[in-house]
Amino acid sequence: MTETRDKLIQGTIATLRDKGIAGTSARVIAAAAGVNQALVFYHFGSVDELIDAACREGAAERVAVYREQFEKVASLRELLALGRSLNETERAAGNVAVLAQVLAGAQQDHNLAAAAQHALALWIEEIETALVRLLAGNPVAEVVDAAGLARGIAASFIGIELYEGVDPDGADRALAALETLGVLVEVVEDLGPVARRALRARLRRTQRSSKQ
Amino acid sequence: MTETRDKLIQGTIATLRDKGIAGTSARVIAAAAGVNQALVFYHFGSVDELIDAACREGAAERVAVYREQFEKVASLRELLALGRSLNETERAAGNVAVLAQVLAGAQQDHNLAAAAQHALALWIEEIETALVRLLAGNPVAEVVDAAGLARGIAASFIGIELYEGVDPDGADRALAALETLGVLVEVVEDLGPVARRALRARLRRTQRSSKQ
DNA sequence: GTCTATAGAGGGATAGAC
DNA sequence: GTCTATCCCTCTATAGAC
Repeated sequence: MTETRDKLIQGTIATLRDKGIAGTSARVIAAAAGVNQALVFYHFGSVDELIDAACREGAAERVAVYREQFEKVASLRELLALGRSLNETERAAGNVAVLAQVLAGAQQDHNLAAAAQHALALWIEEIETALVRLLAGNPVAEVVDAAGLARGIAASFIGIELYEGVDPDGADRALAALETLGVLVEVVEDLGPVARRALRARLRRTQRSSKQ
Repeated sequence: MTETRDKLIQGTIATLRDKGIAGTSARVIAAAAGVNQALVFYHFGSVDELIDAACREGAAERVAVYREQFEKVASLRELLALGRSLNETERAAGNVAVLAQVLAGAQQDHNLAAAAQHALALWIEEIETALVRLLAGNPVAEVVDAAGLARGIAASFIGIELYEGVDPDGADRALAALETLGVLVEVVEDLGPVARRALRARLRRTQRSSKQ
């Protein structure tokens, strides 16, 4: 039955969020889902495969909710604002925590690694598409790798989510500071050709010194 | 005996690195350390307390190695370069992975949370001290919270470390892109008063739009 | 300080009744 | 598809010999 399958997926998300990857087991998931423990293996074969499915389906569902908003974003400032409100909502729902826990478990498990990469790729694609669109014409676009930046932003959100668990106030300040840094990209745009020249000169120096 | 204690600490670091927080148990740690399993409880009381000790001592030891280099750094560019080489070395030694795994476990465990916060605080303090020194006189310093930025940098390194486990190539590109972004701070410095004015104008706009 | 042995809980997974 | 019952494993932690 598809209803049981769905209960197990939701139970897995709740368990990963509340008990972490170390506390996620077939028995605990089944209890959270309100179904019999043996059904985990009947429907998914193993706990790992259930986590895999929950991770993929959970991310796909949430990304779909935000796709429209990503498409509407008209400036880097708006993208940062969307990132912040998205992070707050998803954090409250526990979806960032799930990603972080699966990512932690993925370091030692190939199946979880594939699931985590797939789920993150959905978010990264949205960020990257928006970045490419918004950085068009900005001097920064000529020197920065949009795909790398999108991955860096996604990974940083995960890191800050984990840090929030041990220092909520510090995590808020971290988000605010990185947001301020993002505004620098717009400042460079405001300054046009002047900034473009300075940026190129700086980057030449940086690349030279890091190549040796 | 202090030798057994030390073996257990090293065994814990190796286990967290190789098997993750979900695969770290008294038995596995003892096997890695080459000592009897019961000694975990004799010396540390519980597995959690051993992880706590390993996390704190491991971080203190590694931060001490880098303190001198942090103090020598003379520009933001050099700080970024140090961050990159530090991340490569520590990643290879597994120390970033240990922090990431403890941080993942810390979301559900108050003792681990305290240990993770303490260990991270050591790194954050070094970064923050260097940032305050290097940003002196930079227009960015007037608008950015150095403490928040230091926390954001540390958390981002953790996030990218976890991402590296599922997409090594993407993680490299992420680091490179964030490094390029850091260079923007120097560009703003190069541009002096012009950039200062543009930055202030931008930030006023950003703060207005995010307050509502 | 170090060992063996073990209690008692919880884990993954399966067999077989319904 | 769902259930109970169960196997066998690993886990934390302790008792007690050495």
